[in-house]
Amino acid sequence: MPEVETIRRDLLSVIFKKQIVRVDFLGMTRVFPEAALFRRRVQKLSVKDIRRVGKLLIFDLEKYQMMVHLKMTGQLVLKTRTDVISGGHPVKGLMELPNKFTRAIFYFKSGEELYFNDMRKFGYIKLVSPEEARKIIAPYGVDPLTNDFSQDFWRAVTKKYGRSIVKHFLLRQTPISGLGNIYVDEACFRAKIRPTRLLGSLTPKEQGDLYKGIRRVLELSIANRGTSFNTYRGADGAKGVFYKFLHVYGRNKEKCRKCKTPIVKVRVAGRGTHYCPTCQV
DNA sequence: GGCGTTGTTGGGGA
DNA sequence: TTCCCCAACAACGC
Repeated sequence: MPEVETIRRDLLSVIFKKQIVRVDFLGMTRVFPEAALFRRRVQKLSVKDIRRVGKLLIFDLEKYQMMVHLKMTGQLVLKTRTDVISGGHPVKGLMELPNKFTRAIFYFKSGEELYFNDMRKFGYIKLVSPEEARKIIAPYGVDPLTNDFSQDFWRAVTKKYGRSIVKHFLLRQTPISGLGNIYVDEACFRAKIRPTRLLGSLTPKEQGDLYKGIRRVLELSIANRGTSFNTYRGADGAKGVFYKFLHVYGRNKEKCRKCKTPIVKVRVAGRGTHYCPTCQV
C-alpha cells in the first residue's frame, strides 16, 4: 500500500487534468472491457482525480473509472519529456520504455506517456461505470491511515475476529484494507508479538501496540516512498528506501537489529512470515 | 540445471 | 458457510 500511495501521489502531480488521447495494449490478458472497446471509450477522457482503495488505484476519468491493480509485479511508469517517474515492482535492467514487460501504454495530449509493465501478468486494468466501481471497492475494509481506523473501531474488530490468526486477519483486506505481507510482519515486530498468535490472545497492551505499529509502519514507509522499488525516480531523484528500515521481512537467519537473535521464517496462511523469536512473544 | 520462492487476491474444492 | 490452496506467470537465488 505505501508503494501504491507513492505512485498515486507522483502520478497525480503530473497527469492531473491531463487528457488521454490513445491507449495501446501489448499482450495484456486482464483488461476489461476487451481492448478495442476500452480504447474507444478511454479516448479524450481527462484525469479528474486518482484515488486509492487498499492497494487498488482508481483513476476518475469523467464518466468512467479506471481501476488498476498492480498485484505482485505491476509497475506504472510515467515518461515526461524530461524525466521518468516510476513506481511499482522493479525489474533489474529493464527500465527502458517500452520493455518486454510493457502491457499497456497511455498517451496524453500534453505529451506524457504512462507505461503499465507487469512481468507476471497478474495485474489488471478495468474501465467501469461508477456503479460498477462501487461494487468492486465495496468489500475493502477501513484504511489504516484514515480517521475511520479509530481505537474504538480497532477494539471492536479485534474482539469480533478473536479466533483469527493475527497474520491472516491483517492480510484479509477486510475489515482492514491495505496491509500486505511486508507490513504485517513489520507491524507485528513493532508490537512485539508473533504473527502466529490468535488475535483474541493479545493483552490490551499488545492490542494497542499492534494498532500503533500498523499506523507507524505504513506512515514511515510512505515517508520513505515505499519498500519495493529500487528504480524509483522523482524529479528530485528520490528512491523508495524503506527497505533500510525493515526489521524482519526478508531477513531470515539475519541478526535481529534489537537483540541479535537470528530472524525466523515460517509459513502462515500460505505466506512467508518473519519474526524475531526473542523480541516477539 | 532444477527446484522452491516471490510483493496479491479471487475463485474453486473440501 | 467457511477455510484452505492454488492459479495467474516469470525470474531469481540457492
